[in-house]
Amino acid sequence: MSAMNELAILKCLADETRLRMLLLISTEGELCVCELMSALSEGQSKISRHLAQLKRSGLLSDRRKGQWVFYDLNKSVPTWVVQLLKGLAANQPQLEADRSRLVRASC
Amino acid sequence: MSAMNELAILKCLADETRLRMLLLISTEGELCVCELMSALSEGQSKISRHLAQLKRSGLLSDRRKGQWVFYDLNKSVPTWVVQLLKGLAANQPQLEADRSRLVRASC
DNA sequence: TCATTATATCTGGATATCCGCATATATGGA
DNA sequence: TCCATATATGCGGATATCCAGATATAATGA
Repeated sequence: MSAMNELAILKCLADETRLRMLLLISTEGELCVCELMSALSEGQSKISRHLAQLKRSGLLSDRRKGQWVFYDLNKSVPTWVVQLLKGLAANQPQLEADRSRLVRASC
Repeated sequence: MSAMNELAILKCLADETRLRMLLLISTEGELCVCELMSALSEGQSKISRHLAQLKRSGLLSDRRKGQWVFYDLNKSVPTWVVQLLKGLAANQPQLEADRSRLVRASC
């Protein structure tokens, strides 16, 4: 993972849906698909497709728990990505709105 | 500029040509179009078009000096962008190759 | 003024990306 | 086993992005 292409990571970050999910997960910890759907007010296929891409790129890891699948930041994400997400999380009104919509599922 | 959309900046960074130019300029200082052409081994219209986009996005500033136009990092680029470029510049073999091809023009 | 060099931009065309809808798969409980 | 819920993915279609080649603009010097 640490050998992964920086450009591919940047391409992952350069999409609104994926960036919002990454910021949410990096500040809230692992989240499942339906929680992300509520926070972003987006449909299931859109959320799921972008999560799959983030997992393929190595940025997220997934873990099944019953019917639900939780996604979390991969532990081996390069330092510059973690720093970047931290820098972006500050003063991000969009992130606050997403967090306020986040409904912790019964899972 | 500091109010500029983070997503738009990330989209600018998520292109190989633009990222290579930004890394070169941030480590070498201002460069003109023909110097960037030599360093990246790319055609003039490609280099010029991406520079225009980087200028429009506020990441680069330009300055004409005779026949040449020099591009430099905008002074008001957000801190997280500067930090990101610094983080990316480390251990980037592509950047070393670009620097070695860079021919300082007679300008 | 004319030719040369440097840079910017227009114009299609090719490719990549994103999306919604439909469908497939997986799990848990009745 | 059958059904409901959660998630993943195949399939077009729409849109965005990228590119090379041609042309336009700007500055310099003869």
